[in-house]
Amino acid sequence: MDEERLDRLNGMLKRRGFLLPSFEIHGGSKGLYDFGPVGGRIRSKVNQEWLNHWLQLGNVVEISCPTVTPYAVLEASGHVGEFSDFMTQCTACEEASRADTLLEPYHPNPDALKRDDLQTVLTKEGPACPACGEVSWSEVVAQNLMFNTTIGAGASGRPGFLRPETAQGMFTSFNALYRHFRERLPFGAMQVGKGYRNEISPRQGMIRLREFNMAELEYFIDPQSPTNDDLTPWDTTPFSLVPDGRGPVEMTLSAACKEGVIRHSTVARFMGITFDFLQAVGIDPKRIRFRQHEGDEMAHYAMDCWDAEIEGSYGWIECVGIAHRGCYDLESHEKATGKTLRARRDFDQPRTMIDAWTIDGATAGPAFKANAGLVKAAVEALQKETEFPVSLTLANGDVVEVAEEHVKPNQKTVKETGEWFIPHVIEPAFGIDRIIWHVIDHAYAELEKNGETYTVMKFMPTVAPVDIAVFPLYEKDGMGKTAAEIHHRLCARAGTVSMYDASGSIGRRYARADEIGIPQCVTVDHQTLEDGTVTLRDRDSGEQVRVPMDSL
RNA sequence: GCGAGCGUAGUGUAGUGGUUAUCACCGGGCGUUGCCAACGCCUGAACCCGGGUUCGAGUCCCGGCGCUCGCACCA
Repeated sequence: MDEERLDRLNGMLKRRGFLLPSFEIHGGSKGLYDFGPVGGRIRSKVNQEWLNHWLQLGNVVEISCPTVTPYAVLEASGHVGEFSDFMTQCTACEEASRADTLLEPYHPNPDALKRDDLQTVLTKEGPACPACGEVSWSEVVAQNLMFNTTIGAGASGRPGFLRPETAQGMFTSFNALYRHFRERLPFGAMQVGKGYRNEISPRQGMIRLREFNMAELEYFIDPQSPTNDDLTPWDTTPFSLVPDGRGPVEMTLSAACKEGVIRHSTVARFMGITFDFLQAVGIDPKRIRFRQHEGDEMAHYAMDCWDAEIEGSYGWIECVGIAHRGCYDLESHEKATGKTLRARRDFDQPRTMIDAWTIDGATAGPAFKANAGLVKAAVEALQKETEFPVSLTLANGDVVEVAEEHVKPNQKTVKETGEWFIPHVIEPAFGIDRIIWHVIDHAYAELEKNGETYTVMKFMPTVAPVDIAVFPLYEKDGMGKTAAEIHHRLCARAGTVSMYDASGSIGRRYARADEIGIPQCVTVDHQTLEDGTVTLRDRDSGEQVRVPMDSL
């Protein structure tokens, strides 16, 4: 890791308005970052590129749910119970400590203990307060890592949280999504938005934040349907995989699926799409790897989980999680609400049930009289291979002899056209801030020009914060006016951001444009006034071509 | 959360109790030049916050906030 490079990069990001500590004039606030005048557009372009990639699936919609979420929703999802640390407070000095940390000397794995067990061990062992040495602890309480809030005022206010992930909104909207997709699986819903986690210790710049941008897709599937995920687009691309319990390997997604390294082909396909997306926003493909969660690391719900990790200035960082969550989430919300969150699976053909035998009423009725009904039930329970006569014990204890003449073959069709089931879900979840960090990290190039360091952000056009810069060679003789006209014409085009810059020498302006990664610069010069052509300069090659200004 | 270090213009910095806080890059204006951070003149901009010690605090002490690193945490 090159810490000096990281320092120079961070300085540049602040100086140029990519990333800024939030609320700095009030002293700042840990774990909160602004995307500045340059960074803001990178963020929205990365979000858009993400949406575009998943929309290619053809059966995915974008939705947007509130960040303010009622207590009950996150209780049902398991976040209230699981997403917390157990804290206790020293009654002498009011120092708060984590109960499991205090008990580490006394228990092999205090982290795994439930609240009551922690309380028991704490009371029994009585560790001294690390701050003041007293042994006097308050009751152990769960300290949730979610931000609390109250929805509504006064007595009518109900407890809620800022969401720790966007996923729950997709689950609670399941029935509307199911209708929208004409009741056909598979389909997906996705959203990009903010998530909140009240981290104990946010660190490493953009890597761990208290409010962060996330993008999640919940893709609902029928676990019994054959998968038809086409992995051939990636058959020529070896992926760096780190499977559970094994060393790193290079293999294609198809091979990894065939060998059972990746347990579900849709997970594999999403890994492929993830790889494509990361590459499209400018992540160096050589610095992407996929690591499988080990059994004990997996979240409470997951059946298989692969993280996409990206290597950058902080080492290998988890930026994407692709989890096969089974039916956990929908089932949890069903249980909590009593509503059904299910899809219907049609059978290939209506099911036909052929009962082997039934009674022949004309002979059995007179023969068994009052027992005829019980005889019927007993006969219909018999196997088709039964030979008559046979001795049967009826439900009332009577034993009867049933002869061939009392029965006849029974064939009836019971129409069952399908069944309701809880879909399984495969969830790719992206930490957008971490991805943007690595996009910036990988784009940042320190070149040398005339013996001095020269900084260029080699952004892909898909994420470049400004698409084109327009310079008048100098601002007189109408060159400024022409350049401004070109600038406004470009800005009027949807999706295009142009920057006008006339201050300083032309070389200085190219340098400024390079530092925020503008792919192309247009310069209006004397010749423009004569023949309407301008120079178009490419950021990475430095080459200039002369083109008619109307062709831009 | 614990421990250590740090906090001075937009950025990077100098400043071991004493006047008007150093330097560079940077930003803006004018002029000159006219296609890759050119030059000249002018100009803009900082001691994280609060308390204490002192005749006097950017400097010393205490607390807070923030940053970096290590430990811990990271569904």
